[in-house]
Amino acid sequence: MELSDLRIFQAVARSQSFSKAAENLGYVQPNVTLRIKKLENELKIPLFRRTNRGVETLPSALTLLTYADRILSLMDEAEEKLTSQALLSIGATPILSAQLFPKFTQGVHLHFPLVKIELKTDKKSQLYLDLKQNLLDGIFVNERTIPDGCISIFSYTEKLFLVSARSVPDSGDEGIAVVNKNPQCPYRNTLLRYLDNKMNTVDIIEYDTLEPIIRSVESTNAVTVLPQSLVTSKMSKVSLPKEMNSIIIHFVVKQGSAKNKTVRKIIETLSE
DNA sequence: CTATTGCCCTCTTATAGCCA
DNA sequence: TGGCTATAAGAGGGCAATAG
Repeated sequence: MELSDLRIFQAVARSQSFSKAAENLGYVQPNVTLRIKKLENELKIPLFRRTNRGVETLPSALTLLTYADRILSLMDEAEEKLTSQALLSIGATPILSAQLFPKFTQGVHLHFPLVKIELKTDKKSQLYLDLKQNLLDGIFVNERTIPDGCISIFSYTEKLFLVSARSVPDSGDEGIAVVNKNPQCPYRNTLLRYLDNKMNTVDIIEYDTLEPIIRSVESTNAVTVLPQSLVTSKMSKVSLPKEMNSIIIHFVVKQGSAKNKTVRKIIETLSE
């Protein structure tokens, strides 16, 4: 006897009909008929009396139903408990992490207060590798097309701005641009494209992390490109040309597999 | 270790039969 | 005739055994 047998049995006992039980469970009627027949053979006792208006529960079915209700409700309870204590492993590039992680954590905790979230920051190529090896449950990436074997379960557009210090006067074409070292960083690439279009001569300083980029912009005449959410009160922002003023961020998971049922449930909730 | 094969199980569609 | 269950046949996926 398996749990799915009990679920089918419970549905038949409740609805007093193979057809209605099938409809409720998303099966077709012959399948329910066969599964009940198999269960009766296995238990060596008839559970239902068939009529041409449905089925009637026999005393044996009423006995089994009390156990089925208890077993299935315990299963549901266990699943609920485990869901609330899951560990979600998320990956993102350093800059995307700083920008998205607080918001993402808040969103998850709204639905699953006990879920633990761990964040890995790395290069995009390494994040995809980890995702494929099931070391991560999902990754935040800036992408035009999602690679085979992965799916984007939600995405949003982030507005980008050219930012500089509010208190430092504009020094004209001569200046410093601060960017992330990672050649895959979307903000770095947008800034370089912008400067290239403008044919500006600037010194480019590269940093590993977001913090020194922000500090440089706030306190020197350096410029950079940042998303709206990272622009601070010490910065002034300028709109970028239409073709480069936004990027799309996807939350990508490996197709057809989440580490377990629990993580899958969280991901399904997030994608709604 | 990997690919192939065969078996079993669960599911479906199509259809037969029963009876109020 | 409509609403129901029963049966047959076949598709598809999982899994263990086997061959290379």
